[in-house]
Amino acid sequence: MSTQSKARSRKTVEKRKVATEAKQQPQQTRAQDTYELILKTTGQLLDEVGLERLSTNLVCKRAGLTPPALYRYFPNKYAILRELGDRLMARQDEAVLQWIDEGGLQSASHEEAVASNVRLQERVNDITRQFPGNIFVLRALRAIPLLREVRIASRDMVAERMADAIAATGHKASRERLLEAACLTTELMYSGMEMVLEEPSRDGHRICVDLARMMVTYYDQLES
Amino acid sequence: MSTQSKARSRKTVEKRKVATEAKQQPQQTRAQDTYELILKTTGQLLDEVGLERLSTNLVCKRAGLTPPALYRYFPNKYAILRELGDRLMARQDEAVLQWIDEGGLQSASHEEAVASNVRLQERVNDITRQFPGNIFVLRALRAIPLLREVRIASRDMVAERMADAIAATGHKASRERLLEAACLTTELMYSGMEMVLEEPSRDGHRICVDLARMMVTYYDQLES
DNA sequence: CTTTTACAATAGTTATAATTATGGTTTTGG
DNA sequence: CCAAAACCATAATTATAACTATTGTAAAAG
Repeated sequence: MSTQSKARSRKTVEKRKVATEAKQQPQQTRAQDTYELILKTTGQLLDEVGLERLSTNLVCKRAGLTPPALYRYFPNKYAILRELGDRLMARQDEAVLQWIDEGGLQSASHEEAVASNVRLQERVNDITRQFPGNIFVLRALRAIPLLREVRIASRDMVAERMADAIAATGHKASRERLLEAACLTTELMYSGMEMVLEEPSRDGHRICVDLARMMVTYYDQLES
Repeated sequence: MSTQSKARSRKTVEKRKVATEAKQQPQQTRAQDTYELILKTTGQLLDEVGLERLSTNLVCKRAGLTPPALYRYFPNKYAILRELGDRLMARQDEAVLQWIDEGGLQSASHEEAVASNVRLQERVNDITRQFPGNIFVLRALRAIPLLREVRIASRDMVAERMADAIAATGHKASRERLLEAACLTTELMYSGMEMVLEEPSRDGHRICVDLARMMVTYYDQLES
């Protein structure tokens, strides 16, 4: 078979199909365990070998599964990463929305607003630390196009809610302007989080406080 | 050969050697052309197929070279990416340091300081746009451990210079505090840049202005 | 208890990326 | 212009990741 394996010539760079939709949802409890095991093992392996050297075969070997068992639920490794990314973003979103609903944006004083914002940031940081591999999931959310969409969608949704909530406090800026601003600050919050998680030698609390001050002041001064 | 190919069993996950040191510097002009061609082709391919699907074979094919020609200068694809990352960071650093030297941090008024900062950001953005593939290089600088080091080193160096320059203006905060602050703002500047470059649909200028205001105000209010 | 569906393993195939031994060609220094 | 060094191509090998056809087993429905 190796004789004609070189005979194929392609004119241009082909796209490989990359559909990350889950093939099938596990229905029995045994299967649900397998599904969760795949996700957990992937997270652990991310911490050990990183994004580049992660492969479905490696996940199978470590999880004590065989490829077909994995491929029943995930069509490729990006599908696993996507599920991890979805879950992480969902948990973060939930925390932010809950914070908004609990009046996180309705502080009386400047100092109280800063403190409230710091609490939110540290809450989100904690959530991210909870599951192994999440630091690498964050990287994947930036580096892999399919996961970028998840990240952007999540960020924009959160920003919209924030803009609504700030508008409801009677802020002078237009809704459109508030949305831009919320988008930017949300992005900066993510950046700060990555800095805190990726560089544990730095003073994470200090970073959160500084960021919070910056953002609160920014909204205070926001016009038009 | 396929009979015993499965007979090997590894106890643990092995590390592959990943030394990105350039094997040899090109000495003749023809070789320098080849070296540059590899870098340029890699940049173009990054724009076309992305980080994940980039391979040395693909670079060779597109550049009209053969693998040994590439492997003379680069031991693997990370070495190419690292060179691209080094160059990008070096150009960005140069722009920032030049801005500092030209008094970018010594503005008289708040508004002038903001305008000056905006000019810097847009300068850096332009530099990054100049070479194909740089958006993906930025992603690689976050996602690939070896390139992370380059990014962090560059950021910390720039932050030190900024801290020095701000201290020289007679800022009340301690040198240590200024360094922390410079580190954070530099990181945020990078984030803003990535946002501008990755999402062209957004108003890049607005993002730069908002970021500049945030940062200038932040330094104005920085204490202890 | 039997049938049906869901589940997972055996044992591979295929595709592609990484890498190199060898030998010929161009350039440069003497 | 000749020898030595630098350079690059031919033509592969090796390694590994992605993926699956088939078959057997466990669980749920009846």
